[in-house]
This record gives sequence, structure tokens and C-alpha cells, in this order.
Amino acid sequence: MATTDTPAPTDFIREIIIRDQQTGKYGGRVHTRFPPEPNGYLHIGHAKAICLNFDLAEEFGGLCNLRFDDTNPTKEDAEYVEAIKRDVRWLGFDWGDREYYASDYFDQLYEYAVQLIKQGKAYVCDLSPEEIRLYRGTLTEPGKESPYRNRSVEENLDLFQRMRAGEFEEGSRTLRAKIDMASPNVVMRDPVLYRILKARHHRTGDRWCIYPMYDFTHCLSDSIEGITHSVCTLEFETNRPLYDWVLDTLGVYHPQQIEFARLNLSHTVLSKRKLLRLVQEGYVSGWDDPRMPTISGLRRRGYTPEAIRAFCRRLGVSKSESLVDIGLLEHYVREDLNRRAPRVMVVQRPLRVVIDNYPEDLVEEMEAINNPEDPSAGTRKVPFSRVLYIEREDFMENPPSHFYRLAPGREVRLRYAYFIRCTDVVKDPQTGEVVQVHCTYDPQTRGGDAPDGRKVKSTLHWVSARHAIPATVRLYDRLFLKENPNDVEEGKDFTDYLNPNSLEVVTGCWAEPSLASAVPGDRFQFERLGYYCMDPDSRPGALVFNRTVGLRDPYAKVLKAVLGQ
RNA sequence: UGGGGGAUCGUCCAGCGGUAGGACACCUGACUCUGGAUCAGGCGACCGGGGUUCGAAUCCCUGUCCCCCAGCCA
Repeated sequence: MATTDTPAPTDFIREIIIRDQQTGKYGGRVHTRFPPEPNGYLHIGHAKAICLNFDLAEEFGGLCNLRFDDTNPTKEDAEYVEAIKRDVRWLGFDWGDREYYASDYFDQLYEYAVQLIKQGKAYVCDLSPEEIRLYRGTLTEPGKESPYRNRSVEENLDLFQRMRAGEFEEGSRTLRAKIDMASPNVVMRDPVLYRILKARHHRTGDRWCIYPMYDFTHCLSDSIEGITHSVCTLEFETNRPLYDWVLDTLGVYHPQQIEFARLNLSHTVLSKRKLLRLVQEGYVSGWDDPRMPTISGLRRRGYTPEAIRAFCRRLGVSKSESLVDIGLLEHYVREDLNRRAPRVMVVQRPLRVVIDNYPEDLVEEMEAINNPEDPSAGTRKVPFSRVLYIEREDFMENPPSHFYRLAPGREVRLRYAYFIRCTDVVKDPQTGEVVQVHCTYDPQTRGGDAPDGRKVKSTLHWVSARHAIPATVRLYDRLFLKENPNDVEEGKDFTDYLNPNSLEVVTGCWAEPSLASAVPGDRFQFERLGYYCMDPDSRPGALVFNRTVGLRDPYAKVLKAVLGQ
């Protein structure tokens, strides 16, 4: 299910795996893992990692584990665990019964720490956080050894045991690896392995008051699970020597860490910290606000898992950091939704049209195609009557040269219905705004074709006023105006680049009656407008749709060019 | 000024000593009962400077620029 939509790509990670299989490393086995920390929601950047890890496993006949990297109880929460599981599943991936938690390994990890102490490779350090920082040196100067570095094994064992027993204050002591305070790699200057945190863990409760650090936990979790290729992002490259050191020093099974460039998307942010701020400071309505690049946001926006997967696979995997145009993501939803979204007619900004020569009480059922890309989707009936709504922007009293929709004297086609010609307009006496258009229809053109072969330049979508059901539409635009909101100028904050018009709520829309049976999550193409997804906020008689993405609209460019000069 | 990485069309990714290719975007045109979709064509790049070689994006030297690392975060 996961790999059928796009041909398998090739990249440096797959090359490594193929080489490993040829040399018999790991006995030809491939076992990956996706290791989220449950401290926030998954976003499109995680989707790239999820696709990579699960695809790798499937392609090479291996498995991929889901593992929660839950070693910091002060930031993590069970709520996030559930959200992450739901999102990975929704994306179309299955981890079977291999749902693991680093916290499940706390006992084992503790034993490994004890072993390190016994090997003389770890010690309990009484330095305060500030002192540790001072002793660490700088990027260009070596650090100083802790005065506690040469405690005896017995003393270390005793102290570590008492750390675990809760005898010491938070922050008063740590367990540190004894490596090299003069290492040019700062990560190797006696890194902290365990810290005292008197916090309740969402899974282990109050059983522990010391918690292992990432560098100690991650490599050992990989080792315990028999991971072969531990794929992570570039910023962990400097940590790899430590990953290797822990495993080698302990003499345990040794997976290999491979780093690739994380995804950056234009016009949005993909850091949990920044996304959290957008939520907490109310710039968006929540983690699943359709403007958010979170999986839950994209889902509510109307994105399909297939589109997200196709996007992630098309990105490729490399080590050069890049900024992917969000237009590429939009391309993949359009491509997917074009294939599968049923068409429907909705008038977003209505203009009343009266067809003067159409019988007052007549209602005709027009046959409309549900999806021209998919004949099996069939047809439906759409009621037509004397008073209709068309899109306000489909009429112009004084049209510019490239405008070939409705205008006084002009004839256009109403989709699946008749040709109509504009005969008159009614204006608001106060504002001069056109409030109603009068037309005549040609009964010979029923179904949309003229027997005399005459052509019209434009086809308009419409709804019958008597049959229309009211709807609200939420038009979303890019969250940030700036291509790269992470590139913050002096004295500014990334929130300064927020797009003030990223959400426009349009009320008073009219939808064709078939939409009455839609349920939240249903996706449609509103003909000539874009792709929309019914929001859970919808109530019977008060439908709400989120615009996933607009249709490609060359005319918008023409208009812009005309207005621009 | 330490260490670790990275530089190829506007963007993203290929190219692994032998004609720099694809996708998105953009521009033409065809077709169309969605100014959608589809189809055809086009534009467009090897960070700079040296070298090795018949031949270099690829190998060597040198320079430049960008990213990451000094959490008891991950």
C-alpha cells in the first residue's frame, strides 16, 4: 500500500543499503525505525522521514518500527503519542506490533550505565549546569576535566544508585561519559548520560527520577531493537561519534547512523518550537488549523495521504539543505484530487441571474458528470430553474479585452444547461453596484450544445436559487508572506512575516443540493474554483468547506498583468 | 581562528572520467461544455581559480560561500 503510487527512487541511503546487502553486513537484513519524540504534532517534514523509513523497509524486505523517544518527561505527553500514531496510520503506514518506547528500556539502559561505570567509562559529576558549561571549553578551546572525573568505580556506583533512589536534588549531579575533554568535537567532551528530573513520566509515572539523555538512549534503543540503518537528520552528524562510542564501548550490536537533509518548505515553518508558538499565541486555531504544515492540519485542509506520499518521494534524499517550494506540494494535491474528487457546483460570491424567458415554475433536472477523469463516478441530476446564482466575477459590465465571460449582450454557456445571453443589469441606486443580471436562454441549447453549431467562449458554473443550500467557505492562503520565514532580520520575529490574509471566510455561498449529503472529510472539486474539503464544523444547513488548493488559473495572471500596468 | 557537513537550471533531485537529464515553475501552441485536465514544443544550471587527462560536474590542489555543534533538549 505504501509504495505503489510512485516509482522507487534511488539515493545515497539506498546505495548504502544495497552495498550492505552485497557485503552481507547485518546478514542482508534491513530494519529501520521512525523515532518521534511525543512533544508535539507531526508535520510534513516528519512525513518525509516516515516515508523514507517505511519505504526503505518495504523495498528491501525489512521492517520499520515506530518508537517513541520519550526520555524527557518535562516536555512529553500521552496526548502527543496518540496524535502521532493516528497521523502515521493516516499517512498509510503500518508498524504492526512494533510499537516501542524508549521508556520501556529504562531498566536496561540503567544496567548499561552501570556497566559503563564498572568499565571506568562513566562517572558521577557534581558540577552544576553552569559549571559544566564552563568546563566544556569553547569551539576553539579545549575543555577542562571535571574534578569529579576520577572517582572510584565503587563511589560512582554508590552515587549513581543514590541518584536513582532520589537522594539528590534535581540538577545537583549527572552521570557523564568519560571520553575526552580536549576533543575537537564538543559532543565528545564528557557528555551527560543521565540527569536528575523529578518529573512524572507519562508512561513510567514516578518510577524514575533520573532520565537518560538522547545520545545514550537512541543508539542503545536502536541496538536493542536490532535496527540496521538508523536514519536521522543532518544536525545529528556531530553526534555520530558518540553514537558509535557508546555502542562500541559497551560492545553491543551496532547499527549505523545515516544522516540526510531535513525538509524545509517555503512560506511556512517546520520547527516544533515555532509551530507551538503559532498555536499558543493564537496565530492559528490549533495544531490542526488547515494553514498549519502539520499532518493533522493538512488532513483538515483536504490533503490526501497519497498526495503527501507522492510529494515526499519526489523530494529525493540528499545531504544538501534546501528550501522546497510549497508549490510542489500543491501540485501533488491537485494531481491526486483531479483524479479522484467528484465535481460539484458551488457559487462562492453570488450574483443573481434571472432568465426572463424561462417558465416561472419550471424545474429541469440537468445531467452532470461527476468526474470527467473517472467515468465510473457516473452522473447526477442538478436542478435548473428561472432564478440562478452565478459567480460575481463571471460578469463584467465593461469587460477588458481578455475577459470572455458574461457581459451585456454576450452569450455564454451554463454548464450542463443552456446558453444564456445577457440583456440587462439592475444596479443598486446608491452604490451603482450590479445586483442582478437579466438574461434570456436559448431552449435549443439544452444540455450545452447549439444545434446550429454556434460556439460560446465561456462556460459558467451556477446553482438554482430555489434549490441551493447555504454554505460557508474558508479560503486559505500561504501562512507566511516571506519565502523563508526562518530568515529573520535583525530586530524582527518570524511572526512578523505572517500573512494577514492567510484565511478569508466567505459566507453566503450557495451550493448545489447534492452537497446536502456530504460528510466532514469529503473532498470535492468546486468546478472552476478549486478543491475543497468539508470541515467538521459543518452543521446541517450550515455547511463549511475548506479550500485545499485553487485550480490552476492562467486567467488570474492575465488579469494581474492587465491591472498591473 | 576547532570539529563535522554542503555547493548542478528560478526550485528540488539525477548524473559515480565519455553528448549535463527529470520533476515543479515559467513561456508557446493544440484540444476542451471547468480559462481545469490532457497533449506537443520551448526557456533554463555544473561556486571561482589552477591542474591531471584525448576527454572533468565527476579526480587532484587552492580559494569562496552556506549549514550544524559549546542543553542536565531531541
